[in-house]
Amino acid sequence: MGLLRAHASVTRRFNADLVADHGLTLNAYEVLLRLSRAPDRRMRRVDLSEEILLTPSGITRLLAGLEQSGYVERASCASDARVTYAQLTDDGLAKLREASEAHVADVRGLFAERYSQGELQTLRDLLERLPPEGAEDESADCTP
Amino acid sequence: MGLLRAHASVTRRFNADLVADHGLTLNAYEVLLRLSRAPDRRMRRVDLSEEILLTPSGITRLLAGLEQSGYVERASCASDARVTYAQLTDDGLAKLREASEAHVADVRGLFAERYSQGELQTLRDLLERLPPEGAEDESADCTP
DNA sequence: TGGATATACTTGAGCTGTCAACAATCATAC
DNA sequence: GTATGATTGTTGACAGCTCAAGTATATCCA
Repeated sequence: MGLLRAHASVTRRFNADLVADHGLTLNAYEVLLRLSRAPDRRMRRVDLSEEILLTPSGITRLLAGLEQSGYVERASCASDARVTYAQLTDDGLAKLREASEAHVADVRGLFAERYSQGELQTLRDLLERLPPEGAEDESADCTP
Repeated sequence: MGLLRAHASVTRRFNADLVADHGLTLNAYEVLLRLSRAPDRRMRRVDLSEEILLTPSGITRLLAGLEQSGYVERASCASDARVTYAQLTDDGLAKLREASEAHVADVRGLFAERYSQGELQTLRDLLERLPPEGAEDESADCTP
């Protein structure tokens, strides 16, 4: 019972404390991170919303902010006029790297301070079993 | 890195899915739970805010809702005029029990389905090391 | 072909929580 | 006693997200 809370707490702190320092929400950070790893550094909004675990409207709004900051751009899909790609800009990539540095350090600090290597691995293994709750469906490519 | 997310996801689902069904936020549920365990079933708002990990204003607003629903009442403290207790009502206790039943079942289901007894213990132990981040300070009694 | 259904995305309204500024009370030191 | 500072709690403005409804495009099938 209480173990959920303990963790929720820490997550919240991460969220606000660390990442807000860079002017990025944790979710914004995740979007940037995801995009940076995606082919051509762009993704459909739907896929993004599934990975970030946000509703489509959440994504729209989140991206609106990132677009205004110049970190992502909109790009249309040739084969499907419904989709609007979110495309990571160079600025966005730069911002990600900058934030990443501090963020990773912070996270690592917090964990390394408390866990051994082996424990971390155990924790990861255990936690990895959880998500399937509501996530399925593969990403659909725009060029069939 | 990714293990935080995995877990944050599940937590969020819990939050919305399970508890919203009973008309209670996860935080509201926690408040009720805390109050039910507190002496005289009441707590100061400050202490509540520390345990729930919410800002004071968050608590004010959360309690406002619970008061309107009749689950908690305000009670003043004889020895310190600044504090307003949050006092769990009988209705509140009933509501808690009702929600608790379903909630505990849901949570248990999710975990039991995926973890053995031992793994659960391991997980708990590991997770328990995290919170100290920002939590300190003991609860101050109102009758010195 | 064309009508029904599904998918991708956006928008308005509202909820939950934060932050900053505030009022009231208490505790302490002179 | 009375000024100073800390503690307790509330409020206004706003951020971030969800839900429900709406638009536009795509897909299927008769």
